[in-house]
Parts: sequence; structure tokens; C-alpha cells
Amino acid sequence: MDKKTFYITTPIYYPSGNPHIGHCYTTVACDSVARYKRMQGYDVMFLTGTDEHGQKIEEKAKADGVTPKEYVDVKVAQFKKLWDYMNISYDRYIRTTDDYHVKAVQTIFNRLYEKGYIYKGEYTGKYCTPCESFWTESQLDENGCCPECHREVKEAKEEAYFFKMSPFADRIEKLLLETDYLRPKYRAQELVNNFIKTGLEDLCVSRTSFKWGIPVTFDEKHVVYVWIDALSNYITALGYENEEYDDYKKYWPADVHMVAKDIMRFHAIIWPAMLMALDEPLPKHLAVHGWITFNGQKMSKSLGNVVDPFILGERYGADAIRYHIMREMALGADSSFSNEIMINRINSDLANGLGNLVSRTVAMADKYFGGTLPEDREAGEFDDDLITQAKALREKVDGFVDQTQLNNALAAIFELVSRANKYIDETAPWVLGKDESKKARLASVLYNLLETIRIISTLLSPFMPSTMPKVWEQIGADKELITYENAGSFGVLPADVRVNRGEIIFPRIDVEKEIEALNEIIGKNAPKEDNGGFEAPQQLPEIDIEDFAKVDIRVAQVRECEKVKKSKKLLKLQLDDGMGGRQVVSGIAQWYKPEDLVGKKIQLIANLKPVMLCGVESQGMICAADGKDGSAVVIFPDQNLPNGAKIR
RNA sequence: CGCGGGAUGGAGCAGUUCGGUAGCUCGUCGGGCUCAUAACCCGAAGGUCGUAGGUUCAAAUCCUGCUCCCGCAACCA
Repeated sequence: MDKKTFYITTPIYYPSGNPHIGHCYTTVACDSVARYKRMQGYDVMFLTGTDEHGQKIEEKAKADGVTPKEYVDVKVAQFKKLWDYMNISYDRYIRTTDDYHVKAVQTIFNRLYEKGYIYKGEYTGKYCTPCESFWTESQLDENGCCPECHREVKEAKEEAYFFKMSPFADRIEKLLLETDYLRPKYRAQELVNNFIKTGLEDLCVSRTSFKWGIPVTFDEKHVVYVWIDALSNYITALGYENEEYDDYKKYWPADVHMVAKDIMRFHAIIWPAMLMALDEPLPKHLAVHGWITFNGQKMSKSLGNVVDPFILGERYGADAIRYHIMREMALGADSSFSNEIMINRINSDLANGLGNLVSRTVAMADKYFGGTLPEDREAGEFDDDLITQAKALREKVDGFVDQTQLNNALAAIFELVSRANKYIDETAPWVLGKDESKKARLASVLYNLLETIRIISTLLSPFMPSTMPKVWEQIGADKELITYENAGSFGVLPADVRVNRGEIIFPRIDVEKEIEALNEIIGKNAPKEDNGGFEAPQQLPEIDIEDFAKVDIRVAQVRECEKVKKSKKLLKLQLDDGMGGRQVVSGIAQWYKPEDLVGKKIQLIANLKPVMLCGVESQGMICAADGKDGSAVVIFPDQNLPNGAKIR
């Protein structure tokens, strides 16, 4: 008799840096669902991995003076170390550099080509000759120039293979709007409006501008561009078109792909299109979650250090981190993360709520009965309410897990924790303890509490796998009693259950001291490691003095300044350049108000070819440095300089 | 008018689908209890639900205008 299967995946992460708390988010959630499903008796396949090709990796490796493979090997070890640390129970780890994956991708690519879904065409984009890089419109800087060197880019063409998307537009629209594939559903409208109604563009699936990728077998100068390489991991890892594994029939289609919202688009549109082209079944659900924001800002590499999961885990335990992440996470929405929020949550839910419940219950069993409950019982008035709620919990949690609403699942569990704490107050066991004739009643109360804790801890164990066994030890629950089946019934522990007082499960944390300690760690680590989060960009190729002489930089004074209406980044400046004045548009509106600039002297690149930005002409560019948080900082020359003075 | 999300007591959020006394967590204040990790339980204060109109017997909820914030606009979870 075959067990029902359940296949869940994380995205394959891009190892261009070290893993941070953001990566934990998706992975921990998937792990909890995977563990829950295993507990329910499913045959679970939980896949995670790394997406190891691409230009950025190639560059990073070069900068470090190693081969791309050497580079990713190191990073992958970091990822795996983090997953071990967070108790991630993945069944399989796929690397896109794995041999079997490479071959399978080539097969898939060839098949799509043979079917006529892939054709050779030309990729048109903005090309920066000095940097030898293509950029998309959105990657260009505020002046429409190369984001690396801020020089002008030009339209250029490159031979490339394309994947036809349009044949699948209708089916994808239906998938998004009429099925429950996408979670949360409300994002479907956005996708359809933005991408399908505007016409699905064919997708560039090969590149010739870098080498670190899977070669196209029939055209060796091309490598497979990210889509077909990365997305197909979900099936190659099961053995699709390869001999390494043989689980495709068993596990596909996936039950849940979990992703963060920034890659929703690829999983909501491109991935289904690929599968349709291959005539393979579509995954059942795509669960999209938001980002962890830190003090209102999106997580970034530099902030990643601030909430280094290893440091946090060391101080509070992996389970506490897991709990916080999942309790905070709502499907689709962002959730804020700060050390203070996390510590408060650990204190109120884990220490005060659950930990203390276990502690006081076990302590009373110990104190009044020497650790072993007598078998006499006497029911009382508050019992039914508690027992009913306890027995109903499993079904509630099941529902939320099936909807991948883990925050709600945890909320439901902790409602019962609250109920149990209240029950203690209602029944006042310490009063019963003083009256010899109430021993049977007291035993009932404590037994009911132990049973409630057993149910709670069983259902919580997929979320907090390393601490729940400690709870079982303390409440005297034998391992074989901890089952999903038993979590739905009351009265499982033996009547003469024996408890074992143990160490405190979730110690209370002193918020102020802890924040201080963390800040100290951050203070020590951050600047040393990376110059306050700032990485100096690579130096550009050498130029001679003639090249420099071509650039005409001058002092100019801002006469008037106003926002460009249609944009949020642009300011329109009227300058006195000593040559009759000119208008310049600059993308600094996020950091400067018009009144900050009026009257100031600035540095003007005077001979830059004029461009239209948001319908406004810009006859030059003003000099600004990149701040470490990505801001622009205008360089102001001395006020005494005459307008039009040359800078060299 | 590129697309979308949001604006609810001090903070963070739910409620808006199918209008009918505004709810949760944390925090604050008062009380209770003492088994427990200064934890637990009860109670209270605190919101004209961004703004201006409209529909209605009735609007946080439906419609319209406006303001502010945020995300996305093809490759960092």
C-alpha cells in the first residue's frame, strides 16, 4: 500500500553571497510544512538547493580569483551549514551544477527547440561597451546610463534563443484567475494586468555574453539563461530526463512551491508555460510570501549581518528563531523583523506562555505527588471546555498548514496555551493541594494539563523540532505516544504518568541587556567586515588624459529647482553655468528637496549629450557620489568659485 | 491618468468578499493569585477606522474625488 505523497520545494537560492535570515524564511516554512506532513503520514519529498550559474557568479568568482565552481562550492557549504543549524530536514539538495541536472536541462532545451517553442532570434538591449554588459531598462541608473560605470549605453543586439510564451497566455490567465494555484490569490490580478494583458513577450533563454552556464548542445557559443536552467530544478531533482533519480512519477506534480514575492512572476507565469510546453502537469500551489523587512527596510546584504542567523541562533536557539519567523509571517505580506520584536515575542509566547505552562504544571505534579500522579480522578467544572478545545486543535492546525498559513497555525496552538494557563487559574491547584480530600480532583487537573501540553507539543514539533522532545521528557510522554493520531484525542498518557522536572525550556530574555549586547556585536562586526556595509565598486579600465579631457566638468549654480511631476526620482534644475544657463534633470529627488539645492553650487558635466527623461530635457548631469545605502550625495564645490569654472 | 498594495486606540495587525453595536497581540494603568521562568488570571483607559463627499434606516465595510506611504515594472529569499 503506497502512502500518499507530498512534494514541497523552496526556491533554489542564488549563492552570490552568504545566506542570511531572509533565506531562512522560506526554508524554515517549507521545513515545517514538510515535517507536519510527514507526521501526518505522508511520503514527503522536500527539496531545496542552489542556482549556481550566471554572470554575477562568474564575476564574483573572478574578483575572488577562483573558478566559478570553487566559488559556489564554498557558498553552498555555507548554505548547508545554515540549514543544518536551523534543523532543516530537506530530503534532497539540488545544485544546478550537478551533472545530472546539466544534462537534463540540455535535453529539455533541445526538446523545446524541436517542438518549435524555442527559436533563434536577437536580443536587443542597452549595451555598455566599456563594461561589455547588457542592461535592461530598469537596471539603468537615473540618467538612463550604465549602472556600473554611469556612461552612456546604446541599443545593441546579440544573437539569442527565445522561448515562445504567447501560446500559453490564455491557459496561464485561467490558471491564475480561476484556480487556487496562486496563494494569496489577490496577486493574480496584478500579474494578469501587468504581464498577460499587455501581451506576453517571448523570453530570452540563452546568452552568449558569459560562459558560466549550461551550454546549448547544438549551438555551443550559447549558454542556457537562468529560466530553463533554474526553474526546471523542480523536476530534474526528481529524475526528469535523467538517471540520477527515479521519483518523477511518484512525486510530480509538486504540492507546494514556496517563493518570496520577488520571484513570484517567474513561478506564476514562466514556470507553468514551460511545463505546458513540455506537456507536463502543473504544480498544485504556489505559495508567495513577503519579505522580512528590517526596521522598515527590505533585507539586504549589508543588513544581513545585523541579523546573522548564526549569532541569533547561538543566543536564543534555532527553534526560537524558527518560531519567530513563522509566527510573524503572513502569506503575501511583508513582516518586520527587529531584534526587539523577536525578543519580545520569544518572551511573551515561548517563555511566559508555553515554557511557563510546562514549568508550573510539572512543578506541581512534582510538588503535590512526588512526580507520579495517583490514578484516582474527579472531574470538575472547567474540564470540558479545556478538553474540547484541546481535541479540536489538530483539525484547526491541519487546515492552516494546508493553506500554508503557518502564522495562523501557530496562533491557534498558542490560543490553547493561553486556555491552559487560564485553566490553572480557574481550578487553583495550589488550593486543592492543601486539602487531602481533593487529591483526586487535583490529579485530574494536572492530568488534563499534561494532556493538553502533550497535544500542543506534538502539533508544535514540526515547527520547533529540537525543543519539543524536551517537553515530552518533562511531561513523561513516551516517544511512541507522540503521534499525529494521538494529537486528536484526549486521555493518551497513562493515568499514573510520571513527570521529570528539567531545565527551563525557553528562558526569559532581558530585553534591554540583550539589545545592548547585540548592538555591541553588530558594532564590532559590521565595520570590520565590510566598511560599514559599503563595498567599493571595481576600478574601471585605465584611460589616458585625452579621454579625460573629453569630459567637460564645470561649476554651476542652481537657480531654480522643482520636482519632475511624472516621476518620483527626478528633480529639474535650472543652472547658471556661466554660459547662458541650462536645464538639467537629476535622479536625486529621494534624497534632496528642491529647496536644499537652490542657490548651491554644484559640479556639472557640461558636454553630456542631452537626453529626454520623463519628457523633460536634460542638458547635462550633476555629480553625486553613491552613498553606502544606495543614496546619492551631491558633491558641492566651494561657494566662491565662479559659475562656469572648469574642473579638471 | 503604467500596475498593484496599504492608511483602524501608543506599536504591530485582523475585520472590508455577502453594510447592522470596532476586535486581537504587545505596551500602559488598576485588581487578583502565588503552582510557575517578577511568570499566570481578571478588569480598565485609549480609536469621529487617512481625508472630503455620495448611496443607505444603517458604512471601517459599497461608490467618487483627494492626500500620504510602500512595492512592482523580467533574473538577490
